[in-house]
Amino acid sequence: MSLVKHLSSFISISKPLEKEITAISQKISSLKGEIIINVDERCEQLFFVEKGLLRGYYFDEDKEITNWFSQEEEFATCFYSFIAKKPSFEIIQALEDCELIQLNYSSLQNLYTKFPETERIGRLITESYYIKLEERILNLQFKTAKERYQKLTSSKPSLLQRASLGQIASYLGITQETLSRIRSEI
Amino acid sequence: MSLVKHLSSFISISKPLEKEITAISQKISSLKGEIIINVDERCEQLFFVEKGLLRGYYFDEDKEITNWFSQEEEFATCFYSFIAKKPSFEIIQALEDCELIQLNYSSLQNLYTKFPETERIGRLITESYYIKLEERILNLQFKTAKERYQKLTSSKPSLLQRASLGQIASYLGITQETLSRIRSEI
DNA sequence: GAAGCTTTTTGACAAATGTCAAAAAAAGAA
DNA sequence: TTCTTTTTTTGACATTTGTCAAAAAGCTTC
Repeated sequence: MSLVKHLSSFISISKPLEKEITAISQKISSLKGEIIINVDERCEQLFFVEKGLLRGYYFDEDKEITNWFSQEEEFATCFYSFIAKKPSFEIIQALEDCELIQLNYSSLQNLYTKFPETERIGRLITESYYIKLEERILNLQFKTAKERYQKLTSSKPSLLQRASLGQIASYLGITQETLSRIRSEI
Repeated sequence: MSLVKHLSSFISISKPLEKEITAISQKISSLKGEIIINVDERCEQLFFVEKGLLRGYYFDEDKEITNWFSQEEEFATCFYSFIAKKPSFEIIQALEDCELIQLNYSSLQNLYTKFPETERIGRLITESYYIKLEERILNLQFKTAKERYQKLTSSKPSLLQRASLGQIASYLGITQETLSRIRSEI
């Protein structure tokens, strides 16, 4: 689904706005495995995944920890870096060949100013992502490894085929050995 | 600090807007221990803590789990309930005598429409709260109980005096016995 | 299809954290 | 104060999950 179409599910998009969004956004393709944003770079792009799968991860003492996945019709960015204009602690990698739409930080800010109605979209989208994070916290707080895995199984079943065991395990906050054992006993 | 003053750190607030905000917001007081929003109620209020401390918590099989604390100059609401207009799974309780400013969901939506510049404030605030949640996830994902406690000690030292051990423990995703042991060995 | 990677599984054991119960300490109420 | 209730600490033990190492399985690439 295109970005404009996705956005129009939040608020109706006028023709001039649609034109502007198209004008300031770039389509890019990434190959499987490609690093799109590296650690210590400032992430100045907001990505919208048209096709494919991205993940954000970081290193904690040589251990790779996956922080998020973004699949079709989801946004992706190093949120902290993007918003706070600081170097990113995380790395964005394409886990599949991807078609992405890229929006630059400054063009997005200009868009907000030029088309104030987009502020609302920005707010609504941020709110919806906030709710997702909150749910993840509830899981990490007191659910067992197995429960967290089962929850993921039902909420994002396709992810289990598309990301590796190790990536999924660290996303759930467990080791891959533990996840492997959980999976074998179900 | 007043709400208007707090908001003006995000964006300059015009006189008419200030008036409007004052008009639609109500000051309320809550006594220590008071339940402000109960489970299964729809939470239609956004609170701004002028003085005191609130917590949001929920029950997971008879176990009380604290989900967040909000202290001076922070907002509080049952986010999911407020945004999705669904019954709340969490309970808001005053942990101290509080002075709160209360904004109704529908007046807030009207405010967004009447003063479009407030959309930006809404977005910026949501973004900043998103970043905080993200940081919490990083801690819950792979930090040990001790590391999480130490992080809280440095980021919100006053909380340790103001909330009970059990409340802090569940917020960190550990049992109070474990937290008690961590605390005694430091 | 063999050789060389990478990912997943398995095993043995260690460490962290949870559970349950009871004692001690602190806070509140009468 | 004294009594009562709540919170915190401590102990013994169970459970979950992690760690390290090696084997097995699955992919690539020539």
